[in-house]
Amino acid sequence: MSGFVPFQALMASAGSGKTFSLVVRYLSLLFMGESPDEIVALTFTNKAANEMQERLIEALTHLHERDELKEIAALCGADETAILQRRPEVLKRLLAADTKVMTIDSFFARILRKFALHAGIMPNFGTFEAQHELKVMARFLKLCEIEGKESTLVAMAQISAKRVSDIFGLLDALYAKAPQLRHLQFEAAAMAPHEARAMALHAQLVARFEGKSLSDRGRKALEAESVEALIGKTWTAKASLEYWDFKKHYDPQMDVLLRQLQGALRGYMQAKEQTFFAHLFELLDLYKSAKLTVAKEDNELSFDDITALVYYLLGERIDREFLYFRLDSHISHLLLDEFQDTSVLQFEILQPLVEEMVSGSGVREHHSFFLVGDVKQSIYRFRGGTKELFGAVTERYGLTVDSLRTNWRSSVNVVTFVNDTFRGRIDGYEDQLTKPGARPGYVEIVEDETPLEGMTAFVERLLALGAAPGEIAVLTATNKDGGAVQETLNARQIDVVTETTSRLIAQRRVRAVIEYLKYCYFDAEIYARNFCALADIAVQPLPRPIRAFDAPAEAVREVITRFGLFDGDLNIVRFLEVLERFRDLEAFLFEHERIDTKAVTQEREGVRVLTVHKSKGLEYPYVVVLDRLGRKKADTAPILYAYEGVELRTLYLRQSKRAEFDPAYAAALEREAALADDDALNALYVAFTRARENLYVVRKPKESMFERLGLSSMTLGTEGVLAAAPALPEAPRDIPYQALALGRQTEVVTAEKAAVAEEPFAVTFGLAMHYALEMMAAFEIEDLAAAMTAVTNRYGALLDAGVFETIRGRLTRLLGDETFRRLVEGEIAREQPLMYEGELRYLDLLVRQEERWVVIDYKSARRYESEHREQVGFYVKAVRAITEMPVEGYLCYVLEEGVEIVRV
DNA sequence: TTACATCAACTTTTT
DNA sequence: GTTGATGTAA
Repeated sequence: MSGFVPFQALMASAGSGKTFSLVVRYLSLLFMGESPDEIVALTFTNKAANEMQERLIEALTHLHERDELKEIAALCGADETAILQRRPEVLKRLLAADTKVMTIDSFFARILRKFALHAGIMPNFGTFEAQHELKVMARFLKLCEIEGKESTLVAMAQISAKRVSDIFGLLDALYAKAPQLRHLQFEAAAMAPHEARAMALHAQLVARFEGKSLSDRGRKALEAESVEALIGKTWTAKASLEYWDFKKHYDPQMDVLLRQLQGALRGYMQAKEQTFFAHLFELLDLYKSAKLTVAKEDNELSFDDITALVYYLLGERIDREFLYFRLDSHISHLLLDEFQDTSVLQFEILQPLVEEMVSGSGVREHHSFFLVGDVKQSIYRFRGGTKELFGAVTERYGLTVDSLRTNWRSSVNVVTFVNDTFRGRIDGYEDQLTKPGARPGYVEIVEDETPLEGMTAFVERLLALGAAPGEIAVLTATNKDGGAVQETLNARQIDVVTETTSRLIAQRRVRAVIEYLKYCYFDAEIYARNFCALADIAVQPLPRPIRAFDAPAEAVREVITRFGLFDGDLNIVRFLEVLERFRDLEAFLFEHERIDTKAVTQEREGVRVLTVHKSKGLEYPYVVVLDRLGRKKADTAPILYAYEGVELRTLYLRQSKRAEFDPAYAAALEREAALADDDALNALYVAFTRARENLYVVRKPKESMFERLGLSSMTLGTEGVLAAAPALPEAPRDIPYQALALGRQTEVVTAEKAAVAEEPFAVTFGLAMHYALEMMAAFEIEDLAAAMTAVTNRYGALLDAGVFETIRGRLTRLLGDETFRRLVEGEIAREQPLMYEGELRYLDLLVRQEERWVVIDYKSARRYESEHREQVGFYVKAVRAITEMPVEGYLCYVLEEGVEIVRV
């Protein structure tokens, strides 16, 4: 009997085997004969998507010895032998397919590419984390001018005492939520009457103290020249004036006036809010078109743009069924991971698909819908994640709800500690069970006024006990704290791998170059000195070869060479690529603060340091959770969203002191604070559940983020560490040297990534060229003809005949290239699958020569060089670790103008 | 001791 | 913008 439940929701606590369940479900579908093309599995992070993709292949490859086998057999209602028999065929299908295991954002981007023309954009759009704000702002102001809305903008700035750029930020926030705001109505209301009334009441109140011997400070406290000043006074929010210096002259009539005054102030603030929102919504359409126009011009979209456009496509331009029907092949199975982090908007986009799945009224008979999540791990509310969706959706579609109760990750003491800590504190917390045979493990909490020292002590103790640095993770509240941890540990000669995101432009070398550019532009000595300091060179007179209207990249190359700034630091290379985007120096200097390209980490050995948010989905043998080093930042977002379940009910404008006068607002504020608190509590749950063996918590005595958990110094169990793990857990068997045709790199692993970054033509061209190289029996000119035939057969429908000639020409030059010929002398393997540090990759070409290995990666265009270097660098490390022989890596650019081979 | 005003210090998480 | 420390006057 098949145990497959077609419509199922799974509540999966941390460590309860969520990915395992997803993999089992996915593979079971394949074993039941479904095609990978029809299965969509969506996650939230690229990391999770890659992990799932890799786990699928890995589980399938080694199915005979994996726990998944039994489960799959149960779900399929078949016996294990039958499953294993079909394994090669299923694996082949999976590898050949264009699988849709991706992030929800990539999925939307994919939809948009398919239907881009319906949305009025080009399908080869790029994605940009932050858009050209200045450009959008300029366009927006222009539109305001044309539409005669400038006065509205000015009025808003006056009303709210906000800068135009702040208003811009608000428009952007509303833009991201626009579809949910449609039903909201705001009408401008006059504030003047409320204002006049408040001032009149104030005057009456002051009059009551006339001629009384009120103290000077009491009299001063009563003074107020405007409503805003009145709102700022403490006494206006009091329930009665019978207190303090006023007490002596108090009469009950004063409180009557006070109550009326409070009513007037409330009215004033509400009128202000209504007017402000009415104006804001008036400008929202202009803002949308400004954003879209700029996006179209640059052919670059933000994630918000993509979601908004897909939503628009579904709602207005295209019949929903048509859209999902046209999407590559028909989708029959939907798997959603981390459902608690899905936003209402994202779900609304998926809704037609979900409805088709659960109604089963589609073209095919078999449909299924599976969602996995854990509301306890919902920590992305600030990004729109709505954990309430989990309950709402399971209920609406009548899904079977199951929960995974066993923790397969952590030791007994860690599980016990987590249960004891969160039981009764997180709503509906269910105790987790420990796995059979779990080790005892260890938990220690220490209170320390200098948390960094407490943390260091833990790390040093673990290292002394024999833990490998890579097995230790320090979790921090902020990226900044991560930086402090890194410095502290480095000072103690402990290597650190930061996975906190640091921005490219915050890197020392990069900052040096930026200072130099400032020096060129502003001609102030200070920048030259900054440059020398950051570049670690003696202060000296510097030349200024760059003028404002020059493109900065070329000149910067010179500076780098002249001062020897490049010492293998990939960030410098990456920075040069970023510079190429700016047409002149001025444009760069005024926009560089917004460049949020991330820096690359080069270290691979050392203690892991990362934020709690980053750690989600990961696990480490030893985890140290560090209290926040700074203060918690108060929530100051100007707009308050009041939800009822998953419905957005209304908006409030955040106004200081308003809670004192306006109970409805106060309630909304409180609800908001409670939700933010829930998120903070969930973050702690996430942090503690990362630990496999030992968990350490460093709390500070005051303002601790652990305060609400009531933690105090204690230990649980006996401290110890595991025997050192073998250096290479993924033994060489994962890089079999016989030519296994396991699919092609660009298609299996990185197709979506490449498609986002490059134009479709360039991608197809690259694939075709790689394919030709793969098809060549040996690198001899006489093999070229056969390879070209193979390529033409495969890509004939996609590329013109002329393109094949281009490929033939390029390859002819490659085969004649002396350097290349020397490199490929030896035993050759193409498209080698490689498993290293948990990542599955494919090597274009691996050559075994006498005493060394050569890794070659072909490229058909000379772009993204730093990424290419990084990639090949990774391959080299991997092959070196596995073969324990010298390895050389080369980037082989097979270009129109000739062959360029770069040693990495 | 108390309430208020003022000043200085501080200030997330990310596809 | 918020929070904590500080000064001030009753």
